[in-house]
This record gives sequence, C-alpha cells and structure tokens, in this order.
Amino acid sequence: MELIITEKDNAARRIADILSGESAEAERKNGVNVYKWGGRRCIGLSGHVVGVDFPDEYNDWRDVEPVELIDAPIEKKATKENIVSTLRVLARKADTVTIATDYDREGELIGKEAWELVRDVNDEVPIRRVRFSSITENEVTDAFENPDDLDFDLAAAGEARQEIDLIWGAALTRFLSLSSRQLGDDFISVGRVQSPTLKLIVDREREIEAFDPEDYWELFADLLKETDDETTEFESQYFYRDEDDNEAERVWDEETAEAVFEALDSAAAATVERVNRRTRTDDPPAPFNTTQFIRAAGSLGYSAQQAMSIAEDLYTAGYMTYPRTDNTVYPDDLDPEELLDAFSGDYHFGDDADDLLDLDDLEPTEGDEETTDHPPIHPTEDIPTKGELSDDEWEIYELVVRRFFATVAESATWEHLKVVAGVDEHKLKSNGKRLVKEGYHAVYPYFNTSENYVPDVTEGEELAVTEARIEDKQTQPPRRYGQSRLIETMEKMGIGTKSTRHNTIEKLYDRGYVEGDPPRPTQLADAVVTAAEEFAELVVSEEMTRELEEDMTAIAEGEADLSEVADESREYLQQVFDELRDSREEVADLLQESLKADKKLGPCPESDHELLVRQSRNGSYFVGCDGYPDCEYTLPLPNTGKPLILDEECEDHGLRHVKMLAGRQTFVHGCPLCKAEEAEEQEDEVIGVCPDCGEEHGGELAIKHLQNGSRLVGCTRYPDCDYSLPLPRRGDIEVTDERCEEHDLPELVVHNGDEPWELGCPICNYREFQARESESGSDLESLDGIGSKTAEKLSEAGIESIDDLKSAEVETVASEVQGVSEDRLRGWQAKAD
DNA sequence: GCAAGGTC
Repeated sequence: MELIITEKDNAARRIADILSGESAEAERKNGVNVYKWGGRRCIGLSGHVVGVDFPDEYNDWRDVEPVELIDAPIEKKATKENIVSTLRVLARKADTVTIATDYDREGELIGKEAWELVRDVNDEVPIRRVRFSSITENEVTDAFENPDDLDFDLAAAGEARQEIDLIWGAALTRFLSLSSRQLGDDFISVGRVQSPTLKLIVDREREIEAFDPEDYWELFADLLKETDDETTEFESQYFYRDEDDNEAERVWDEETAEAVFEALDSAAAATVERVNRRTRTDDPPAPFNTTQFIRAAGSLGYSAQQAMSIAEDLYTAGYMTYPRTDNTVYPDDLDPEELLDAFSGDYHFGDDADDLLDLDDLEPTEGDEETTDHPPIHPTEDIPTKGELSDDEWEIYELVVRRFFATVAESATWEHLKVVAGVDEHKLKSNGKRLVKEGYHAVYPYFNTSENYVPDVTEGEELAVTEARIEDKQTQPPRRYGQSRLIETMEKMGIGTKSTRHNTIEKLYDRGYVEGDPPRPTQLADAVVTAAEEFAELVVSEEMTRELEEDMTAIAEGEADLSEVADESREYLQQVFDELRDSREEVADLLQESLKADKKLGPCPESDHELLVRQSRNGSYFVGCDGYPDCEYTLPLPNTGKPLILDEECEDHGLRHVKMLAGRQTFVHGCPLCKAEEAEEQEDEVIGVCPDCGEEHGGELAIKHLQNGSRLVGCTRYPDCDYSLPLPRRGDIEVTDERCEEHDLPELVVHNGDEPWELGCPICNYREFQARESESGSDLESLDGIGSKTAEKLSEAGIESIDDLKSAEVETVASEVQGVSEDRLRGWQAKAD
C-alpha cells in the first residue's frame, strides 16, 4: 500500500481525486478523512501535528528559574493526537510513503514531522517527497512521476526557528510575568513577532504624544470662467515656491498669509499663466495576496481577523482559492478566459464577465512576489448564489470576484488639467481630473474615481475672482496604525507570515496591550516595550527576524547547522539574562506601575492615594484605594462584565468613567462615586407585599437602588429574604396608580428618552422577559449589508435590534466592535430610518 | 498557563 501524506484535508481530497480519476472514496477514521483507491491511501494532516515544548518538569513557572529554560531540553509533542495515531496505523501497513505537503519551508518541516512519525513505527519503508506549486492534474501527475527526497536541511531551518522562538519567548515571558507577579491569565508575553509589532504601535503613540502642532494657513480663491452661453466657477489654491523650489501651499506665518489674503480678496481678476494637460494611465491592481486582500476588506470595514475568517469559510465551501498566500502572480494553469466563461450568464457577474470576454487581450496583471505554494486569491468556477451566503460572505466574495475581474481588465485613463493663474506676484493653481476611460473601474468599484472639474481656459485669459478664503489650520500628529496598515508594515519588515499576522494583532488585544480600533497601546504595552528596549533590544526589533532568516538560509543551504545556530542564539539570550538579573526589581517596578496606571480612576476622596479598579478573591470587580490597608475606602462596580476605564473624567470627583464589557450587555457605568451617591439619595419605595415572605413575616416589596448602579424590586427583609426582580439600568421609574390584578402590584413606567416604556407589573414583566430570552433571533439581519457575522458582533456590543442600532452612538460602537467602521454604522442607520 | 507556525 502506498501512503500519501498532505498538509491538510482539502489537499488530500483533491490529490486523491486527481490520482484516482475521481474514484477515491473517503473513509472517516478517528475523526480523520482517509481517501482510498486501488492500493493507495491519502491522509491530510492539519498543519503541524507535533509541536516543540519543554519536558513536563519545566511546566511549573514558580519551580523553574526562567533562565534555566535557555538550556532546557526541547521535545516534540503530538498536538493533534487523533491525526498522529491514524497516521501511525496507516504507516505500519505502508510499503511506500509519499510526502506531499506544501511547497515551502514550513511545508518541508511538516513533511519532516510526518517522516519522523512514520519512521517511529516503520523503519524500512521508503519515504519520498513530491513537490508541486498548485494542485492541478498536470502538476500533480508530473510530481508523482518524478519524486524526490525530503530536504532535511530546509526542514532544519524551520526547526531552528521553532527552537529559538520557544526559548526566547518562554524565558522572557516567564521572567517578566514572574518578576511582576503577573501569573495566571494576566501573564506578560514577549515574542519575536508580537513584540516588534507592539513596538510599532507604541512608537507611533509616543510620536503622537510628543507631537507639537504648528499653525499654518491655506488660501483659496474661486475663479469664474465666462463664455457666451455659460459661466463656470471653480476653486483654486494659493501656492508659492519654497527654498527647494517645490510648490508649497502652507503659509507658516500669519502676517504673510493675511497679506496674500488681502491681495486675493481685493483682486478683480486673475490672469491665466499656464495650462498643462496630460493623460495618465491608471493600471489595474495586481492579484490579491493575503495582505492586500485584508487591506481591501479593511476599507469595507472588516477587521483583519474577520476578513480571514470569512475567506476561510469561502475557501472551505469551494468558492475561492486558498486565502493564505504571498503570491501575486497567477500560475500558468489559470486560464482567465475559462474562469470568465464560468461567470458568463451569472445573475450578478455575467454582464461584467461578458464585457471582459469581449476584450482582445486578457493578459492578467502581476505583482512583485511570485511563490510556488498557492496561487493569488481568486474565485473558483464554482459560483454561489447570493442566497447561499450571508451578507458579509457575499460582500467579501464579490470583492474577490471583482478583484479577479480587475486584474484582467483594461487600464483606465485620466485626463489631468492644471491651470496656474496669477494675481500680481501671487500664484493660484487648480488641478482638474477627469476619468476619460473607465477601464478596470467599471468592474472594480472599490477605488475612488471622483472627478474634479476645471474648465478649459487659455493662457492670457482673464478670470474673475469671485471669492477669496483664508483657512487657519494646524499640523496634525501622525495617524495611528490601522489593522491593515499594521499588517502591511509587518509584511514589509518581514515579520510574521501570511497565516499569522492577523492572529498576532488579535493576540495584542488578548494580552491587554492594545484597545480599540485603530489599536491604541495601554500603559502596560509601553512598559513592556520600554523594558525590552533596555534589556533585550533584539526581541523588539525586526533585526531578530532578519538575522534568523539569514541563519535559516544558511542552514537550508547546508552552510550552517541547526545546533550551531540555536546555541549561538542561546548564548546571546544568556547575556540578556546576565544583565536582567541585576535589574529584576527595576523591571518589576516599571511593569507594576504601568499595570496600576491602566487601572487608575483618580483621587481617593478619603486619602491622598489613588483609586484603582481591583478584583476581589471571588473574581468580582470593585474600586479600592491604592493606600489599602491604611485606607479602606471602596466603591462597588456592577456585577456583570469586565471594567474598561475610559478617558472621560467625572467633573465632580475627577474619576475616570468606567465601561462594563459584558458581551451583548456592555454598557457605560460612568463615575462609580456618582452612581453610589445617587443610590444613597434614593429611598426605597414600597410597592406591595413580598410574595415569598409577606404572609409569614410581613416582608414588603420595594424599588431599591444599589450603589453599584443597578436597581431592582426586592424584599425589605433582605438579606433574610432574597426575593428580587430585575429593573432596567437607565431611565426614571414611575410608579402608577394602576395595579396588576394577578399580583396586586403597581404598573411601572420607565422614562428614558422620548417614548415612555410601559414596563407594567414587575412580576409579569420578568416572566415576559424570560420568555423572550428563550426565543432568540434578531431583526438586524433583515437590514441590507448586515450578515449573520456582523449581527453577532453587534449583539456583543449590546445592539440586538434595529431600534438599538438607530439609537446607538456611532463612535462608541465603532471603537468597540472590530471591523465595523463609523461609516458603515451611519449607512445602516440611514437604511433603518 | 510561555513563542510562532501550520490548520479549522
């Protein structure tokens, strides 16, 4: 029996189909597909099925000094038990093994891992390696006719990366976590890829904070072109030549700006001095690689993680190619005409496909990067209908289809018209542009094609000046990196891979290093970067990856060996630890101070210390004084959710506002001291008899206001009787004269916003609420442009219905929900109205 | 419970 091993199930199935002429049958063993035909079996792994780790005795962070990890042994442990055991069973019976993992460095390493698993149980069987750049009939059959051997040097290059990443990451992560006593879920992590990425974000934030805005002025004048039958007004902007003889628009001193303004304002006309006309060719974009795909999806409002997850679903469903690729050059076996033919006649894309098929030449564009593992992202010939996909999936699918269309479409042509006019010695310019040939924009509507009209004028012509304007402006700090900009920068720096960059960014959120979108660093992030810059500069620099890449190349080419490279890295890390040993306290203080800063609310009203958000032993959050135990002042926080400290400060107490992140129940709590004081002022209002203990002990039901901001209808005998019914967090509660016949309680009305909410009898209301909860569903998805994924995301931000959406605060929601921009939200709100 | 890299 010949056993064929691929990197993933999908590849296994397609290779089995090709080699068997579609006669292969799938058999599910132990949760793993095994494709079977003739004397052959084909199994797909799931990427790495074994991983490197330290032996178990190094598991306890407190028992092991982090520095010991540097020279600790490293083992390979199975991470996908079921696949490993199925592979072993098959390998025992095999008389030939063929490794057909992806054609790249990591693929070679995954192949070697398979090789070792096979050798464990079968030391005789010949093991060969086949390589192909895409899974097509020609390439696959050709590869199987000309098998090769596994490239152990290339695999060793990958192993060097694994070892070095593990040693550096684990040793430094444990050191920082232990020294600042951050164990458990809140450990402080460091790594070759995440830390340079974090430094990018932190450095940018430092630039923004250090930014000193400068005043400048810009001047504009409206000009009038008059002919016999029409007059056209257009805008021009003042410019001058700076010391490098470049055109400059910004005037840096006010006096000059005012003088120019006076001259323009009092001028009757400007004389056309120069008219430049040129045509510019606007070439269609290159095929999508992962990064450019994420960027394009990002401009539609999707986070990197969302875009990739939708793309993976579309890939698994067979509608598009593998979404993790660096390749921007279509392989030879992709016939654009054939693929367009498949779209011809399609309800949504047919017309555009036909227009493209009418072109004389269907030569696709090419990007700079050509790799051999996967093609650029493009749609397959299997085309879904709109109903088969969620709205989000459809939006992403359409993007991929249209990008493919664009890559085979014609260039667009722009006509630019630049007019320079003079008022005395002052120059005014107008830049007009017109799209004269739509080209690829006709099939790819994602780029801005807005035109700017400037009329046809001739040199020497007089144009009336109808209005002059002066605008005072300030230079702006650099912008924060957005997620897709970060991913592009990581790619440029060579850190991370097409498969991991979006996960790295997600990791920074999970670790408490960044918040919001665009990601903003916390104090902790700044401290970690600062500490690393001082003691382990390499781990926050792109140099570490650059050097590692050089070493890996040397290993792959047989010029260096794995243990040599790994040992050299160990020595270097040892030096880092030698220096760190003396500064342990200093680093710990820095980290702890910043952790505290991320929790600071403001001044304690009873001592000179600061109030902090703290967690009690039972896991609930509260506000406590940093001076504890000398000062025992505390304030309660709501008992649902995880607190997030906002920038907004309470005017009365100087405390920062708190928001409670609780998935769909997320809400802004505000100033905890205000909330406690408000509750204190409210007296309990008795509304009836307690149904639990009224008869026996005379308990009564009252509307109660708790210091943590919540309200309820509860028994006056609390804590002896804990009967309670929930009430909404917001709005004034009015007790009406009408009473519920069934429960003999007054009907309640909540006043919050315009429409009063007739809540009714609190017992009836609670019953209805429970009944509603057990149903489920939301009307959000009926809104065009909101798919199930987006609806899910929105509901986590507390937006469950169209009504919620209408009243939602756009900025807050956009900052909270990954991948939902303010623009998209406003669009939906407009549709909802 | 640490990293980064595959894949789902």
